[in-house]
Amino acid sequence: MTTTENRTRPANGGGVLRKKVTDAIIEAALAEVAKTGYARTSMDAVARRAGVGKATLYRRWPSKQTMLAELIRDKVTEALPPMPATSALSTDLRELLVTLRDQLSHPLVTRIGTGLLAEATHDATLDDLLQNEVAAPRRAAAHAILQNAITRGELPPNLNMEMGIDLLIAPLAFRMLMLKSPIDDQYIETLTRSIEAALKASS
Amino acid sequence: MTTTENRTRPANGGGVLRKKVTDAIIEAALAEVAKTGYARTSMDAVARRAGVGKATLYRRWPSKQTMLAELIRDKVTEALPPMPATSALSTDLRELLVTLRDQLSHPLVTRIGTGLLAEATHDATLDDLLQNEVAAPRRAAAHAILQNAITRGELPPNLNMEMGIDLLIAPLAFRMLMLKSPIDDQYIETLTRSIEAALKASS
Amino acid sequence: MTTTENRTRPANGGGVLRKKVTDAIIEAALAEVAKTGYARTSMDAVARRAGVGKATLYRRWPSKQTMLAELIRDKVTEALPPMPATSALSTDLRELLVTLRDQLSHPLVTRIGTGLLAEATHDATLDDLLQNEVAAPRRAAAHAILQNAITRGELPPNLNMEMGIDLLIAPLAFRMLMLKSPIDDQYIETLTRSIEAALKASS
Amino acid sequence: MTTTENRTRPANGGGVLRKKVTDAIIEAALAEVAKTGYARTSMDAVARRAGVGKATLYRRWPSKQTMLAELIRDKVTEALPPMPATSALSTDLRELLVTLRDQLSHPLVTRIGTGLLAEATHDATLDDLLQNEVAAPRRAAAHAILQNAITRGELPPNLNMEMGIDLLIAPLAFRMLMLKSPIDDQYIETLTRSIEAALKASS
DNA sequence: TTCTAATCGAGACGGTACGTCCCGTCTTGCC
DNA sequence: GGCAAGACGGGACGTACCGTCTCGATTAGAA
Repeated sequence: MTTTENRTRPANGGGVLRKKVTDAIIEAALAEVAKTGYARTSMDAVARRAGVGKATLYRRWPSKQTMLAELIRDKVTEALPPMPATSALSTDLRELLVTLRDQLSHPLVTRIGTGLLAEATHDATLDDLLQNEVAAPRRAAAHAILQNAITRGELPPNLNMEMGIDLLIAPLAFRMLMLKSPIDDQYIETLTRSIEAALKASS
Repeated sequence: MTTTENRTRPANGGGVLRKKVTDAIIEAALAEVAKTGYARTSMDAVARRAGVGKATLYRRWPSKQTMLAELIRDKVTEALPPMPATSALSTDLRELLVTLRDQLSHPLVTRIGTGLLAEATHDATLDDLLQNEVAAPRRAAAHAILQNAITRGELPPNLNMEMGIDLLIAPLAFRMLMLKSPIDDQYIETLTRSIEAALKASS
Repeated sequence: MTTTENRTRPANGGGVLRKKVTDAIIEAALAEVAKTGYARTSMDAVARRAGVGKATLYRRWPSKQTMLAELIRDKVTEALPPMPATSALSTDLRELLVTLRDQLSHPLVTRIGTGLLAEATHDATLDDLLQNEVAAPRRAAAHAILQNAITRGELPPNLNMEMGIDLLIAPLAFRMLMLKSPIDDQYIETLTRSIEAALKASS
Repeated sequence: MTTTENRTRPANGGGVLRKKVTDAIIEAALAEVAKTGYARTSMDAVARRAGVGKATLYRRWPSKQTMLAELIRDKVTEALPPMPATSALSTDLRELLVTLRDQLSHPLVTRIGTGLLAEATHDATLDDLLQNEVAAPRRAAAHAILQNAITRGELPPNLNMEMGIDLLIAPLAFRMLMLKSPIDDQYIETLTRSIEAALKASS
């Protein structure tokens, strides 16, 4: 809630951004992005589709990037962070992988995920947003799973945490974002076992 | 050598794309990309820097995307595919990871890697190019390593190959392209051992 | 006021072409044309001189030709048509010739008159515009003069009108547009007498 | 024969501009001009149609303008100058007008006449060529007719020559080049009588 | 006949301008 | 004040010609 935290601000003396309008814009933007993809989505088109003046967009977000970043962030966030754990490492693991796959399968991610990643190279704000609000919660979940397993004694206490997290997240994320290749249950099953073994071997 | 394979066409009595000019353009384009990144690199700027008319660019490549794609492809290709193997799984593995890290560290990759990935979402030609000429050779190298290890008896013959390859490549690629985070030798060392364990556990 | 009659559209809740900007463009275009001539005037140069984006020109006129045509048409129109008559044929005649000379001496006419004429060969719209809005009113004035003289009995009623009008207009127009040669009062004086005689001889 | 006087130069050691090639170019240029008009005729198109390299054009003429100017000049010249006179003023006059009409009706004149005129505004060389080689001979013919008539006593000796010539040439030229309107025999007949009267009235 | 030098075709080259599209800002009048 | 509409300055896109330059192949006059 960085750039638009005030869009639900109840009232402040006269001018309040109207929620109805904001929602119409968001819906239009999602539709436009789904149709055209990140780089080819134009603010003019979004405004037109929403039946809204362009200034109305820029009253809410400072740039196209920011708007689309917030969109994806909200979508990914509302898809709930794949929060922690329940019982044993292998089940925690499997659950996390399934959740990740589902979230990464969301058309919004498929459509503009890499676009945002690319843009983030030149836009520190955007990069922060993606790292802190999209990546971080998922890494936190992975971290919690590993920590619990260590506590339980299922994993060695000197586990390299960063690498462990990478092992949990990277294969799925890589395959879906880079190779755009779908992932079936069999793959997840095998991956679960392999990662478990990998982690345990991290003496 | 798809779009410009004829630029070194030795001669045919008349207009041949001149190597000198092509080289100047490539150099200018790389410089421009290094400075500005993929999406923000303009053909006008490249032409200006190369001291060349814009038409001269379009005589060689049909569009900005194509030009930049070919550039990175050539750069990545000339960095030679990290071809396979020598002795034992663990050494093969370590060697592959080191090579990958070095190639992914190339500023060109850092700068425009994700940009191309993003553009590929909307451009089948570009997508093919990246998958077939950049990804495929690396996956082939990984495949060879695994196959050799199976032959040697170091890995189970029923190993899920696709997943095995992902395990080898994804952690590094993910960390460098997505997190833009550097990778030290310690990381590689631990990763090598973990992946080896993971693969052996793939019953 | 064909293509831009709405540029003074009083208001409709939003985007209206702004008069200030339009005026700046027109001034810049006239200056540019005066400096460079019709065919060599570039939209980029006009935009630059006016401190305006190129799209702002194309929002007003669909092409360079149209813009310049409208410019000259307005200039020539505002120089008011040399409307008719007062008393006797010879004075009417002299007055018309003087007015014509002055209008044809306008630097704008000198500069781009022939350019427009040339372009009109390939552009029916432009041709119509020139014939209907520039030529026609002048021919109408000449026609009125002749008609009045016929009514008064100064000229024979079976006068070939078209030819009569040509006799009035052609020598001046030809000399100024084709030969680019100035015309002094003596020339006009002699011409007046000659044309009068010619007309009266048209039995 | 200014710019290409050497194209028939019999020989000079090896390289001579080949007449066959020159003719092919001329034919192609005329065709191209007839199809497209002056301003829209491109050297590339002429070269392509002639099956000739562009340099081959520029070996013969220094610019597009010059080439087209020479073309029209030759065409108009070969249509023979409407040289003078035979007997009485009125017959001389009629003959001149008929000749003029026929020459001005030539499609080449219709097509690029005004274009050249326009270009001449910015190109002194071209202007000279048109004035000296196209206009001058016709004015000379008109001059001869008038002079003969004066000698014969048909016209007053103090006739304003320049204006007299204009009266002979302007109406036809104006009507055909500016109004692009055809001229029938009746028009010429009336015009002949009118001009004759006008000239005689030039006290 | 052989030599030799300019012409030839083809078309690449540096440039300039075209008309289009989109960004993020600004302007106008209504609610 | 927000809002719809859309004009605005700016800048890049890819195209079309201009007149010049670069090739190797051809052509004919001179030796």
